Amino acid sequence: LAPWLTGRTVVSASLVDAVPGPKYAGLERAVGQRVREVTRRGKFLLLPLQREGRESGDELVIHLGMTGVLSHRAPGAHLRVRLGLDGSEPSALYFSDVRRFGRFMVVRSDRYDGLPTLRALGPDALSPAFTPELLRAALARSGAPVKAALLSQRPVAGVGNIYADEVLWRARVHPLRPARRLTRHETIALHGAIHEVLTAAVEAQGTTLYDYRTVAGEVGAYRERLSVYDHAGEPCPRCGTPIVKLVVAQRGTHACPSCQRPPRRRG
DNA sequence: CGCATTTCCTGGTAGC
DNA sequence: TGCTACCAGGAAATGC
Repeated sequence: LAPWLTGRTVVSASLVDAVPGPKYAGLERAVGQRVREVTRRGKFLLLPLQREGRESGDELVIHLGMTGVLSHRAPGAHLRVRLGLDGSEPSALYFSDVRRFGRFMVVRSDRYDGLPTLRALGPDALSPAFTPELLRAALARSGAPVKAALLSQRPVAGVGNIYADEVLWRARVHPLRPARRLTRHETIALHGAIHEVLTAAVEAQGTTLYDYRTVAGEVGAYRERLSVYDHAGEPCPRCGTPIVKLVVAQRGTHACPSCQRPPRRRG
């Protein structure tokens, strides 16, 4: 997105087949503003806006949710937002979103109203600020299962359900282990696994299970590299024990019961 | 405040 | 074939 959108001015913003509301708050404020840069914190895309050459304090915040797709070409269905842009083709950004979990809103960058997770977001998983020491300190504060802690985006930003399972498997940590009980060694392994898995996934252009497409319309290839997610019943790539599926933090969760020692017997 | 639970939403599919 | 019930999950809202 960055090379295409940076410096462009929004000339129109319209909701299509979407009910105005908090998920599309302030959208009309984008009109007449210029995209200063395209940046990202965790799963939130952040596009600070300028009006007449100076920062306006407004930021376009986009979250794809489960099924959001950004494209420079009009989607066949489920279009929610169309942003018209000045300059050469392609001159529109389309946001489609089958299940409507995504967000496409303009907010004050110093307040992030209606976005409590963004306000309290941990360091981005791929930024230098994300260190083993910081992860250890953040996990020490949480009594929740380590997978729930990861999904909260507080210890680190950018790990969702699929990558949480992959990362915990790689670090040999069971998803139900209380976050604060991880050893120093496990925390270091977890930090390394987060960095490695996300780096490889970005390189593969993401994981497409069903809907995800890149801006250019390509599927992500990381699905073929998943070790445990969506592999229930199949042998663990490390030890051959069948992968089990359980529920943690109300989410489908996959783990090797042998490599990832459970904290204690549970339901 | 922290953690758990519920809610939003639609397409795909299992089961009858 | 056609119907219902259920499942997938990011993060906000609500409950305790």
